[in-house]
Amino acid sequence: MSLHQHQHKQCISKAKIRFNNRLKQHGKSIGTYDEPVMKLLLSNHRSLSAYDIADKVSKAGKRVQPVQIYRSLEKLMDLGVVHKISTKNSYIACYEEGECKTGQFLICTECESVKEIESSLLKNEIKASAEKNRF
Amino acid sequence: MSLHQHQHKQCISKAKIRFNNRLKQHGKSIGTYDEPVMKLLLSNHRSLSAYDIADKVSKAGKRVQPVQIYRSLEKLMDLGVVHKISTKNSYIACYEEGECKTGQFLICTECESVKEIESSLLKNEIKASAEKNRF
DNA sequence: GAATGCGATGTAATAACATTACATAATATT
DNA sequence: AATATTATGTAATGTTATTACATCGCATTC
Repeated sequence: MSLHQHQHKQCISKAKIRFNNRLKQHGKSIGTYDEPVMKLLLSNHRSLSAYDIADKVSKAGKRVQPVQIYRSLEKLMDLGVVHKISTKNSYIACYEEGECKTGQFLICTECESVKEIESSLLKNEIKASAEKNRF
Repeated sequence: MSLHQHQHKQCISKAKIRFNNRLKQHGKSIGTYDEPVMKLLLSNHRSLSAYDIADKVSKAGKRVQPVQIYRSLEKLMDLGVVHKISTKNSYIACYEEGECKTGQFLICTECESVKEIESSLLKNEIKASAEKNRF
C-alpha cells in the first residue's frame, strides 16, 4: 500500500472531466490511443516511460509502436493533462486544475509515487530570478 | 554576442580553483578526460550533451568513446562542479560557490545560454511542500 | 460521385542518449 | 615480486525519441 494513498477515484473522475473539457476547448479530436494512454496514466500516481506505456497499451500479438505513444503523449501534454518528468524520462497524469506552467514534482524515493506541486510562491520566485538575470 | 555576456575569465578561473579544491576534498585523483571535459564546459555558459563533448574532446583520428565522457561527467557531478540539465539531456559547468542541492536553471530560449539560480526561498518552499505532502 | 486535399494512423528505420560487460593497463598495498 | 585496487580501452547493447514515408478515412470541391 502506498504511503501516499488517498481517494483516488475522485482524482480520476475529475481528471477525466478535465481531459474531455480540454479536448473541446482545443478543438481536437480524440485519437486511437489517447484514451488508453490517459486511462493508464490515471491509474496511479506514478510516472511511466513511453515504452512502458506502449507495452501496457498493446494487446496480445500486436504491439503498439512507440511513435504512436509519443504522438498521443504530445497531444495530451499540449492539452495540459499530462506532464513529462524529464529527470526520469517518463510521463505522468496531471491532476491540477490550473495551467501548470511551472511543473515541479515531488518524487518519493521509496515508492516512486509522484505529487505535483503548484506554488505561486515558486512561480514568482522563478520569475523574479529570470528578470533579475535578464532572461 | 550573447545577451548575457559578462567577465567570463573570472568565472572560469574561480571555477577551476573550485574544481581543484573539490578534487582534494574528495580525495579523488584526476582522470584522463576530467580536465578536458571540465575545460570545455567552462568555455561558455551553454550546456553540452555527452556526445557533443565526446566529439569536441576527440583528437583527429581517434574518437573518445561516450562511456569515457559519462565516467568523467559522473565524477564531476559528484564533485559538484557540473550539473545535468535533464530537460535537455545535457551537462553544464557549475559556477556557484555553495552546494547547489536544488538545481534550478534559467535557459534562454534564444541563445541557449544557461544561468543557474540558487535561491534559499525556492529551497525552503520545496522543502515545505514536501513536508506538507509528507514526502 | 470522382478527384482532391488533409489529418490520423501504420510501419520501418534510424538517431540520440546512456549503460553494461569485460579486457587490459596503471598504480598502490602487502 | 605478488596481489589487490582503480582507471582506462573497447565493444556491444539497452533505452528513449524522432524521421520518413506509405496508407487510410473522411471532408470538400468540382
